[in-house]
Amino acid sequence: MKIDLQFNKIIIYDLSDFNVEQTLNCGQIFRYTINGNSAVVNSLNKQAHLSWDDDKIVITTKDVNYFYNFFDLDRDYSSIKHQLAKDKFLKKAVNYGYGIRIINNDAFEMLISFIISANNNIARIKKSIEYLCTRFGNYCDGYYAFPTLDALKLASVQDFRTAGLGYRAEQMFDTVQKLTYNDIENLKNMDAGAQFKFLVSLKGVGEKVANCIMLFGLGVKNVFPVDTWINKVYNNLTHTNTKDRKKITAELVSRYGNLSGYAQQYFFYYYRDNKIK
DNA sequence: GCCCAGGGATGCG
DNA sequence: CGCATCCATGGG
Repeated sequence: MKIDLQFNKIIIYDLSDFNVEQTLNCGQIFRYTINGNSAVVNSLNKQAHLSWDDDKIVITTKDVNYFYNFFDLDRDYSSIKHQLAKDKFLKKAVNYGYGIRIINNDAFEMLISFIISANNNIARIKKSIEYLCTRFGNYCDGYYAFPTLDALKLASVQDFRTAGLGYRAEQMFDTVQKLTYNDIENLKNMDAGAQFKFLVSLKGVGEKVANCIMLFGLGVKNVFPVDTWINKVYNNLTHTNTKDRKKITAELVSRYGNLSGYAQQYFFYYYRDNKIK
């Protein structure tokens, strides 16, 4: 990928492996807005402005290094896509979502965000997170940062209900109260098995949510989060009718190995975007 | 009014 | 273990 790095800009000239709308709309990130051919993306206390046309993407930000890693710009997606396109379930999906990149987001932000995501829809998830940011996040020159753990520890169950978390409010309160900064740092140095075990010990975190946190917040790629949509599509593709997500997850991870996380995103984006059940 | 949303916790056998 | 049921809430 041809990339030009400047002090406050990243310019990408080869768009065959990067489409901003696909990357933002594939369900891996909740703090962004798209407006025509431009977008604003937030992560922690950082922000990037993106704009694009037919032959380049321009990312403008004070945190060039952070967003270079955030958009996974060092990785060769053409070889990943080449591998996955051999799979009959993914051939069309990879072609359709050719410009998806897996975002490297912050582990704590993903933990909080995906607890909210459980049995919820993306519009509501975005609203709740936005509320938490404006209510508990630091103001940073035109926008609000994602709340720190200390800031969220000041939130009551009622505050989380006001944020629209519904029955997840108690789970969120419990997890936020128990969690420490050390927990989050330790998480980054654990192997995947230990990460999973720790994450599912938190209230509001089950197998699917843990896998999302690992994929989008910890860079673990041999996970395949299975939500209701993937459950449905899986049943149709394999002519089965199971609700056993543990079984589906195990089967798909064994099918796609270390490319599972990528496979899952092409899968999710293609079938959901086209409402193919 | 009904169904669904990037599911998880709980209880029961 | 596996399985069923319940859980807030807003949008379609």
